[in-house]
Formats: sequence, structure tokens, C-alpha cells
Amino acid sequence: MSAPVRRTGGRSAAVLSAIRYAVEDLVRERGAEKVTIPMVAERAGVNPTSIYRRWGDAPAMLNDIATYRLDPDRSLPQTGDLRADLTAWAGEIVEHYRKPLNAAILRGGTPMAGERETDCLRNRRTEALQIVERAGTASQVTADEMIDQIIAPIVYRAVFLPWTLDEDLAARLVDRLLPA
Amino acid sequence: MSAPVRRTGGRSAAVLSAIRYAVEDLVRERGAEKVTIPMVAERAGVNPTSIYRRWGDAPAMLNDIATYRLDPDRSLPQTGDLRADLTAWAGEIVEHYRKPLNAAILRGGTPMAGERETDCLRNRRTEALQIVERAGTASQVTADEMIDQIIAPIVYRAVFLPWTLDEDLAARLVDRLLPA
DNA sequence: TCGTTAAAGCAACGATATTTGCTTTAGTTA
DNA sequence: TAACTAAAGCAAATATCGTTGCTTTAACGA
Repeated sequence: MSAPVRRTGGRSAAVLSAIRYAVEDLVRERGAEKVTIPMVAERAGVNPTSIYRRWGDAPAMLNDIATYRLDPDRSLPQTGDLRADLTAWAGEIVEHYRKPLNAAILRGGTPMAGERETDCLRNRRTEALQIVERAGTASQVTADEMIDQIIAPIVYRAVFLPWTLDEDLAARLVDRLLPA
Repeated sequence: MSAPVRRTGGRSAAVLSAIRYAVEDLVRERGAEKVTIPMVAERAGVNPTSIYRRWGDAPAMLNDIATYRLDPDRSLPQTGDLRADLTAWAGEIVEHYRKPLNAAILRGGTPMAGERETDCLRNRRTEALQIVERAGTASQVTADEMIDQIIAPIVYRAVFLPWTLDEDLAARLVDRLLPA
């Protein structure tokens, strides 16, 4: 009656990785809304059933893949200067979504978002909390403000207006958030 | 060689309207990512081909329908007080996306967003420009700031964190944007 | 290394979706 | 109100998708 032991290494890992590469290629080639599971399976050299049983459908697969594209374990900027840290963090995310592939994968996964408690951007919130925490209680920003004023504008642009993700967007957003 | 004359009234209008209602029902019943074109066609009492030829696929259809759900011709708040106008405008949009149906339709259409110049939120930008314009040159806010700090947070939450769209979100966002 | 069993592969089926050429209907303009 | 033709309907063929029961492989823990 205990939870089944997950198998994450070896063949399973290889399959997952092949799927990820296949998805990347196909999203680039045809756009996220046109990738189908049989297509991914063929490209990855994997059986379609494996994908169906793991995710169920394409948006769920994309949503899950999008979640891990910006490495959740990467180290966060920590210079001690809140403004600098925020700018670096925001800049990293802007850079990420400036790559059309990343923006497209995000878009392809959104139909699944908001229906479960787990959204593909939950990692950003974790990071925001960490940065706030490090800045100490004296800090004037909350994680919620970071989400609303930094992440939301970046993601909004990535999804709907990708051509407006310019290089100094991060700095502009941070400047608006922090008192001069 | 001139552009073909579009037919927007009569039967075409009836078909479009039947499709819209069918989409609403089906999104409510099964979620946006599960509605298929044949399904919509049947429910609307319309031939599937009509839908295929008009939009090509489901995300494109949803994206288009999402664009017109908040009436672009509704009158904007215009009390003369910028803060009041902004709050009313933002509140209207929050209310809109608090309805799960509207949020779901938005999500269902996003895979198509960002690929063409026309996104399903362009009307919000038009409205922002109008409000800024009315406020006169003395105004301290730009349309871009309104998009980044009002629309983006609302839409971000609608898509990824719909349960956080609370009633006073609009007021909070406006307060952050406008100097006290 | 061995036993257990999660996860991948296979195959065949039933269901749907999508395309295409053509016909019919009816919106628009003159 | 008549001509022109955009847009809807129809039908049939094609192509895909997604499911299911079962077999095989190999990851993990003891």
C-alpha cells in the first residue's frame, strides 16, 4: 500500500531526454500548437504509448517540459545588493524567453495551466521568495510584488508580445519597483 | 484583383454566433484544451468545414474568440480622475477574468498568440492609450506602464494563478502605479 | 545478484479529425 | 431586384489520434 517506487534513471531518463529534444525540434519547426504526441514519439524513437501514459496529452507534456527548462537548481544572484540581484535575476529570465523556442514552449503549455495547483512558473515564485528572504526583513519588496511587477510583465510579453522583450526590460522593471 | 468583399451579416453572422455559444458551452464542460472543431460544429449545428476554412484549427479559433469577449466598443470610465478611471478599468478586466470561462478561453488561445502581429489582448492596449490620452500630457503614466503593471499582472494571474484574482487586486495594482 | 514491479514496447482496434472538390445558399453592391 | 461571388453545406476519402490488454525490459532495493 506504500507509494510505488519511481524509476527515474537509466532507460526512463534516456526516454525522457529523447522526448525533450524531439519536442524542442518540433516546436521550432512547426510551432507549439502543432506538435502531436505521435510526432514526438517518432522523432524521439520512442513508443507513443509511453508518452500517453506519462502525460495524457500534448499541452500537459509541454507544460511539464516548460517547467524544467530554466534549471530550478541554478544558483541565484547573491551580491548582497538587492537591486543588483533583482536585475540579474530578471535579466536571466528575459534572456530565457527571448529565445523563441522557450516562449513557444511556454505558450504551448498554457492551456493546461491554472487547472491544477502546479503551474509551470512555480519555480519563479520559489526564487522570488528566496531573494526576498536573503534581503532580510528590512527589504521593501515582497515576493508578490516581484511576481506582479517583474515576472508578470516578462511572461506577458513572452506570450503575447515576444518582440518587445528587449535587453533592458529587466532594468526598467526593477527601477519601477525599487525606490530610487 | 481587389480584396474580396467580406460578408459579415446574415447567415455568416448567425453561424459565427452559434459557434461562439457552442465554444462557451464546451469550454465550460470540458476545458479549453479539449474542445475540438467537429465537437463545436455539431453543437453549433454548423458544418465542420466552415470552421476549418475560417480558422484552420482550434487554438486559432479560441484566440480569435477571446479577442472579442470583452466588448471592444464598450465605453471606458471617464470621470476625470485618473486614479478612479484606472481602478474602474482594471476592475472591469479583473472581473472579466474572474469568470473561469473567460480565463479558460484565454488560455486555450495562447498557443497561437505571439506568432502574428495581432494578439488577443491588443484591445487592452488601445484602451490604455485612450485613457492616457484623456488624462492629458500632465499625466505621469504611459500606456506601457499600464500594460506592464496593470494588464500583465492580471493576465498572468488569470492564466497561471486564477485563484488569486481577488476583488481588490485592481485597486492594489493602481496604488502601486500611481504616487500616493 | 536476485526478485519485484515500474515503465517501456508492441499490436490491433475504434474513434476522430482533417482535407478536398463540388454544390447550394444567400450577402452585398449596383 | 438581379448579378456576382463569398461563405456555408455536403460527402467521401484519407490520415491521425488515442486506447487497451498484454509482453518485454530493466531500474531499484534488499
